[in-house]
Amino acid sequence: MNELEKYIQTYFGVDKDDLTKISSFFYPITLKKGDYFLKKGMYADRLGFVQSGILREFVFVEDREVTKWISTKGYFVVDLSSFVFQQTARWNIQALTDCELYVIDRKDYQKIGQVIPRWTELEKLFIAKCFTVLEDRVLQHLSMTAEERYLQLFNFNRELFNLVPLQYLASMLGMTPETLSRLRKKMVN
Amino acid sequence: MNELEKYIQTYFGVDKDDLTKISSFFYPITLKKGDYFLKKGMYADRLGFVQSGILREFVFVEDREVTKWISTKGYFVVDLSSFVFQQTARWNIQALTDCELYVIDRKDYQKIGQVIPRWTELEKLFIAKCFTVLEDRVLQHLSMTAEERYLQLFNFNRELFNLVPLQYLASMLGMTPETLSRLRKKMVN
DNA sequence: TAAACTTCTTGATTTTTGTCAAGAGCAAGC
DNA sequence: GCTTGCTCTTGACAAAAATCAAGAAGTTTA
Repeated sequence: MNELEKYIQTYFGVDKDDLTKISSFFYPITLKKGDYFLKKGMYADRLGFVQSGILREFVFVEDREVTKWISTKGYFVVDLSSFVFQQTARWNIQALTDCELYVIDRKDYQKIGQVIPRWTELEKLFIAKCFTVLEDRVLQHLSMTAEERYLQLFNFNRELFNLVPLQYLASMLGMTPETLSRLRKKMVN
Repeated sequence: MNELEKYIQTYFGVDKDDLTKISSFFYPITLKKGDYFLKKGMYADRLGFVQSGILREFVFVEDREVTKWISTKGYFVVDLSSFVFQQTARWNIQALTDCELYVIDRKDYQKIGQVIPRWTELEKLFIAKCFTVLEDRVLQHLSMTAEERYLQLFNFNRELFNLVPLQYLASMLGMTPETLSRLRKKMVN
């Protein structure tokens, strides 16, 4: 059983037979560092599962890049609004390192519901879970200082700081690279 | 056709027969100013639709109230994580004014799927839409100053500033009441 | 109506965070 | 090995926002 199947089993509680059916829709691709999985303005016609490597979701706001999320092994990468509503993508998704992804095309994704009747329900639960994660994130910005947000991420996912250029983490945390640099220094001392 | 039915028709595209079936599950309640629709730590066993009045969703963070959202006419009020996953509620939902709500109990809500086969799909789409709204909100905090966030809300929903104590709007915008007060003064001049 | 609250504003000050500029450290490619 | 970028850090300073304290304005309650 590969990582994708493990993940789907863990989060969706699908049994082995169905797992095989689902994962057979996926196919592997690789991305080189710097490649785009999705560009803002395009249509997200596929969903990716990160087998290895790191990607970041970002957008330009007045010529400045704002990173919304960093995806590592075990994450799905997609622009949900584009994939679900067939609108143009709001986010760029770019490989920060060479990546291996398992990818499913939108038209195949829609077949899953025919294979697994409960799929729409599982999707709903998954998206609801994602919603609560974003709720927490909003709350963090409403109630925490830059320092507290940094500490929270650092304690939750320490290795990220060794894998990802700090400027992107700073942006994801809602602060400048300089501020992050100073917070890190402060914590060491 | 009442407000609830109009809303469901607009956002879910359900036809008239089904609409009547769905809305028959709802029953009206009233809340007095200050009453709680939901308290953190309880289980959200019902979903409300705001017919009139204003409610706010908030939580205490270190003895300080943090307001996540203000719900007015036409909004659903619920703690999604509690309603969907039957966990304890993460948010308090309190009436800021006397309110009229249409409410559906969780066990009745689950019957909608039997009446309308496509319901789970519609739910999924609705939650996905809510997800994108939160995505925007996170982006606002990553890329905008307090002043810009204030202006955005003010331009989007001006009347809110006449209906809701400003301290709650300040909290929802991620700033102190003093800062909001000064921004408002600055804009008038 | 007066007292008691609550809410909002204002001023003074401090803290936090951003901006700008320079340079250090490193890695990739020629 | 040497250049060329890229990333990160640091310092000086500016701007933004928070805190603290006081008081004004408006509402509710007795």
